[in-house]
Amino acid sequence: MASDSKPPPQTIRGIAKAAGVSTATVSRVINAPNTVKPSTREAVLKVINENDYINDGMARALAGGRTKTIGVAIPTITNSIYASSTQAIQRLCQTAGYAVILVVSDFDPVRERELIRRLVERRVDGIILTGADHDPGLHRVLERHNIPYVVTWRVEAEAAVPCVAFDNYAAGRLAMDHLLDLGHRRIGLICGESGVNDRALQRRKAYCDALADRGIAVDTALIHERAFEFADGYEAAGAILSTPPRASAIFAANDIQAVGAMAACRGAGLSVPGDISIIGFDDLPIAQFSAPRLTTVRVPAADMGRIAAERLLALVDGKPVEGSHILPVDLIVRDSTAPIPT
Amino acid sequence: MASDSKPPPQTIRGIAKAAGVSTATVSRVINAPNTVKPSTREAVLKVINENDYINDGMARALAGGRTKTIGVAIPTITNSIYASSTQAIQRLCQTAGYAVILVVSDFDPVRERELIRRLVERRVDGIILTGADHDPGLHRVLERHNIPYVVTWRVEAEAAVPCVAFDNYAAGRLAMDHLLDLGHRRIGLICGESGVNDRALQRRKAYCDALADRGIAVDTALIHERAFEFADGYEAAGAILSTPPRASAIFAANDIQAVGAMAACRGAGLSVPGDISIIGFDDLPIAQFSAPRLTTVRVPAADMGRIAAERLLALVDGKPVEGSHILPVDLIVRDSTAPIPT
DNA sequence: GTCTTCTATGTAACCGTTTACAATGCGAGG
DNA sequence: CCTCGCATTGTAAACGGTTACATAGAAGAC
Repeated sequence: MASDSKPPPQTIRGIAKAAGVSTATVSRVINAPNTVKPSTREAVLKVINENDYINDGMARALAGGRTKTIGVAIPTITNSIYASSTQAIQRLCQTAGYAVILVVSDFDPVRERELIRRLVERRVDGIILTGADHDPGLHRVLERHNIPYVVTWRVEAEAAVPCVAFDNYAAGRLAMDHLLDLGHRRIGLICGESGVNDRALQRRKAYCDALADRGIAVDTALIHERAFEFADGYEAAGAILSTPPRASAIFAANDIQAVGAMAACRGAGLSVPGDISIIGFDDLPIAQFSAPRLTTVRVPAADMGRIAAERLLALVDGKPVEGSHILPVDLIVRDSTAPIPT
Repeated sequence: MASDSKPPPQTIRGIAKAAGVSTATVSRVINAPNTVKPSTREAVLKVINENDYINDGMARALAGGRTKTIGVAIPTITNSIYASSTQAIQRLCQTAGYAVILVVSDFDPVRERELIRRLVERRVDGIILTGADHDPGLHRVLERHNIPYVVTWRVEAEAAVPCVAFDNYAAGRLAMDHLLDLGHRRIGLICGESGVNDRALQRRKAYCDALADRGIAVDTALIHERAFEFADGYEAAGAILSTPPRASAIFAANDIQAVGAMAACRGAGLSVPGDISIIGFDDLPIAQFSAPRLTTVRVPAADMGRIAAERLLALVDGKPVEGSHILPVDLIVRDSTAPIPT
């Protein structure tokens, strides 16, 4: 119906022209509606809605300095423990109007470094890191670009960087002491690659120290480092079972591996916990529904994500945030552990 | 050591000045290195590295038109089936140099609509949608802003929009026919909210039709719509077991619910599959490691994610992409189903 | 030596916003 | 009637890149 030669483009200028006002006024309608006269505001909004106009975030970020985006780096999404901490971060940021860019490093520090570089390129307002970043240049880059960040899943050596974590070592001790208190002496360990994953390393250390404290020698033939899938736990347990003298308990530093290990024991004709005790780590939902229900150490993944996000957003707003925040872990005793059979 | 009054800022102009070239040359060093003389290139790169300069993606997006970012909308991350399709998308996009912005709708179409709006605001180059979007305005907005998108987990009614999915209805029939072929006649159903989740709706329909085809009346007391957690499956199975005459089989339209249901049966003193058969849906990793191993329908989640990402990136590159892509599903028979006890 | 072509680089307009500052109009106080 | 202050709106300069076009040499063809 309009006989204008050029349809209004999806830009603030187009909207301004169509509404008969200046670009500044349109911008104000969007960002500070109460500073413009109601009648003008309505007119502008009408044009905006008719055209499904949506403000260009790139241009806004360029001009305004803030992207309202935060970056989250995790090793993997498929492990449900990371999924739940990520979901918590996501939820909080999303509610606060921030978008979340997720990068997945697959436990590869080199790749992580490159991905973080891309986050900087995208001028995220802040970053949440998971675990240790082995690349030394990372902190420098982040600092140079003035990007605040918080580290989760591990407390950083330098007190300056804010962390939200729990004590992996203490948690590992909790699990081991439970088994030792039940009388177990020959205990297998299944955990992640301690060379590439500092959480795995801490737990392995807890395993060794707990044994040492009771005067038990560590038998490395009972230690198996694997990826975090059921199949890996299954296979590792098989290896432990076939190493005589047969262990009476297994500490799986991850519930997934623990459930895989239970399946292996079942497959070998062993009863859990009658013949062999198994303890996990994480307290994933599956722990309550496995057969038998899994004894494990509860890790506050969602809390960790939420708190990390809260702290990061505070940092982004320029509020100071004190050092590290350590969350408690709990031993959850269920049905997969029992006193050593006599 | 330099006595210049102003340190070079983290901008292309700063780098240009420090390297004694023009901004165009710096830009070329970054985007088309082979068009600049090697000696000049080295000099510029040196300055870039010394300063940890990272190109501003916002400015680049503004000037260049592409953000190299794609948006992914999913209902939840914590359900491992979405996690794995998301991971596949993530991996492919990341490799192709695209960042992924993840938005989580929690099965709420209104929220989803708002979140998609934000993706448009961020000028993502493309969007991957999950399942049905109930908001009618969505397609219009996306089209108006010229943002290509593909729909996963469901084939869209309009042939024009590219989809990557499998046939939920057929998959549901597959599961039901398996139970019916084993002789089961009184079968419970546990599924998601069919009102808000069209995948759940399709599976429920398959359940009803399969029964009808064999002349069995549907007893709505055996149908339970719940959320996708173990606990929900557990509780729903409890309800089914206490509805006489007792069902001899349960179709859980989700492996998580199925495992929860198995726990409930075990708790009620019933043997699976001796007393009652249970079939799941999805073929999550847990299905192979539950006790007993779960019979289920394998859903090609990772493939779906990968293919959806491939198609989207093709669209983004302006290549045409034909209509819907339907992936096959398989019945995976394990140990949780057996002929009806005589 | 002149004309052409090619390579390497510089100049400056433009991308779509925000925002400091200026300008306008109007009512009130004196 | 003049001056001031306030509410409302407009003007134009950033923000940090990309890129079409112009320019300057150098090399090659004649």
